[in-house]
Amino acid sequence: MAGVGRDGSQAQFRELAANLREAIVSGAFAHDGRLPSEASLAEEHGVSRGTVRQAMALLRANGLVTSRRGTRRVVLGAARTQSFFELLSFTHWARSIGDEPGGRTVDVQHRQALPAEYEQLQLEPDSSVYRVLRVRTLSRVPVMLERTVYPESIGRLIAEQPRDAVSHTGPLTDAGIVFADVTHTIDLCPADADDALLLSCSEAAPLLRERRRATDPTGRPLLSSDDRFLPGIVSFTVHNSAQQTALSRRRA
Amino acid sequence: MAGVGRDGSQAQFRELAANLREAIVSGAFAHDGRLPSEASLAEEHGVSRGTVRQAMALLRANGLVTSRRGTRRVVLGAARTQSFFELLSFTHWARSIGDEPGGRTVDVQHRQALPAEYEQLQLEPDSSVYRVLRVRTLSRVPVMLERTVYPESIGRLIAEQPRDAVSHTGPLTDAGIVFADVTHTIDLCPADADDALLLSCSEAAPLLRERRRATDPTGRPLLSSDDRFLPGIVSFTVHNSAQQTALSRRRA
DNA sequence: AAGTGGTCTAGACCACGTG
DNA sequence: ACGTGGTCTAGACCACTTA
Repeated sequence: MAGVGRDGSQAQFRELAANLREAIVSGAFAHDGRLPSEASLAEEHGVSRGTVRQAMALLRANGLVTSRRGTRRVVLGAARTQSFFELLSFTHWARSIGDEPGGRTVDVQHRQALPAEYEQLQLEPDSSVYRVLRVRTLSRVPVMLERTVYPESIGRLIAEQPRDAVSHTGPLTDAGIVFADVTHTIDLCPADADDALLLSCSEAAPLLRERRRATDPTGRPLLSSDDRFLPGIVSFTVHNSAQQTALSRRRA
Repeated sequence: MAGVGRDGSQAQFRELAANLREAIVSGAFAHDGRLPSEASLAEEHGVSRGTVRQAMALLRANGLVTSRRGTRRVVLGAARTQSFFELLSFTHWARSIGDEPGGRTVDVQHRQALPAEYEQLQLEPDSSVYRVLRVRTLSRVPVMLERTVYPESIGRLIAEQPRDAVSHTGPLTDAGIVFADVTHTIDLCPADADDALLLSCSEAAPLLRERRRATDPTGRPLLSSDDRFLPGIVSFTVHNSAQQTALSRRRA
């Protein structure tokens, strides 16, 4: 994990950010909605101003505070941003909202990659990939269909998992696979015949689609996935400040 | 705009980031996909390492590069991240993709705020708000329905606009209104009777919904909007690294 | 005029990856 | 052993807000 030492200690600025987040959520600055100055926070926590600013950058990116020259930072709200893993993994997400995640593997294929697949995974055209189709449940109710494509080396580990394994990211991280970056693309798509059958909806019913592409710290693609949610199960929230943009809107 | 001096000059790290982005997109590092070291970039551009790192943080947040201790940064791809305004404003977005935006105001109301409205806009319970309903077009074809609620002071400016005004954000920024932060929430919703009529779709047809809430640099809410797109018009893309998360997934 | 955040510098030490 | 990025420090100057 980033910023974590061998002993498991967090970087100072992460710890400071976590403390401030907790203080904000608990309403510690509710009287005027303003944070203490950087200088006073630095002194109070025994760190330099640079460290305070790193912590603030995290809070800003997460939409908790805004800032401008000349005045103290202002609390925007107690936006509940999730960890990297709660976004990457259905299992982590379900647990974070206090629900019970489930998974059932419907199909595993080990085939030569299609053009779209070897391009997404940056493989040679004749590479083979694993395709895994899973039904994901919340409280035993099917809510999402997950079609994931893995490169050979990763897929081999997945194929070993039992069909009722809840998490697939878990075994991967246990095997030393490190997820570093993910790109999520969100749109709407109609259910195809398989979707309809496995999610118990009618064909052409609208689904919320989240396509994910994950890479490891070296930039190597680890997986490419097409996840389709029944309506009313999830929504996605993004914070976006004039300082920094990470979301983009594309013509579909 | 953030980081822009009175003379219009950019901060050094923004200019550096822009240069590097251009170099990446044009394939300058395609031979091995690795960036020069921070130290060499600092020397080459005549800045300190700290400034180089600020530029890198931007590229990282935009999903262009990944990084880890011990090795040089790796190019992930030429992700096309959009400016703050291309995300905030339908008009800016349409122009950025080379399409022709249009707008037609269908209804303007000046009423006492409903509970959900004064809460979103952080107003007193007896405040009045403006509600504006607009049909947005791409190449004269209706693609989106925009329901925006403005606090009194902002709504007054909007109500003065002609019904066929293309942009509403433009007049606001011209009037000195500064947008600093926006929260976008994306999900799926069925068309209601009004949606169906104005977008020429059937009632209960699936729409991609983007709810926006914008604030100025002081944290004051400027608008709250519910935008509904016909399927196939837009998709949303978010980059998410282990270092930093700005997207969250919620139970709908 | 005083206080605040935004930018930039120069230097230090550390953890990690590679040879 | 060496180079790399990650973290932290101490200080400086500036732009902006507020009084």
